[in-house]
Amino acid sequence: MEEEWDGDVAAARALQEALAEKVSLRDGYAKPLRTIAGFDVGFEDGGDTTRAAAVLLDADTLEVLASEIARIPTRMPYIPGLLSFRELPALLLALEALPQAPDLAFVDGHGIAHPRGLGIAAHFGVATGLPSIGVAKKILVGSGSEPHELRGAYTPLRHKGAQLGWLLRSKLRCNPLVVSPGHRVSMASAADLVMRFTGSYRLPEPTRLADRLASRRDEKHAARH
DNA sequence: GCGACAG
DNA sequence: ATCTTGTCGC
Repeated sequence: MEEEWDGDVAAARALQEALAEKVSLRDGYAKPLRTIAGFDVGFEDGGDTTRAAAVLLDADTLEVLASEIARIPTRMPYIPGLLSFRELPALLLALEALPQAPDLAFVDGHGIAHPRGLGIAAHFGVATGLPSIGVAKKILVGSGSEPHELRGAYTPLRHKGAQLGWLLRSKLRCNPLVVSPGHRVSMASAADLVMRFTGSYRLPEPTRLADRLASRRDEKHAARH
């Protein structure tokens, strides 16, 4: 029988507040960047199995250096604001499966653009010590004006008077991404770093590739051999 | 009290 | 997130 999570929401929130204090919003990643990696999570068996994907890329050529998938039984349900407790364990296993840690991690979900400043990308960064950035498709908290239509345009995401991230138009005619610093990445650098690794798709390459591995859909095609 | 609410 | 085909628009 699996160890169920205790259901203590208050305790989980308190832990987030404590961990949020360890987040660094100063650029602390290697320059120049040698490798980067994308992380995402998906579910199988109707949600019983949590599946995490990690894709390591060469920061200069975007060549895929390694792709790993880690599976573990799901321990807790999705609760807005507590996503990292549900998905981080699998993500850490996927990271360990990589031949080497990346200089910078792109995580699907929010960085500090979270009610208590600790979205999954920030939690991942503090837990591993690795520089990280959150790349989400929807806002969790805060608001901002619609960025200009042009690709690469961005506007600040604000909440309670502070800036938590950016609304980034990574692709023409597509809804903006919500980008926020995770750990060891500054607010000023976050959007630029995401655009630097974005090709012709809405999602930056690291996250886009991890997304495809984490979601089930592509093996429906890959299985054909 | 009534919504909103990453994945 | 996941269950799922075709379809409208650029």
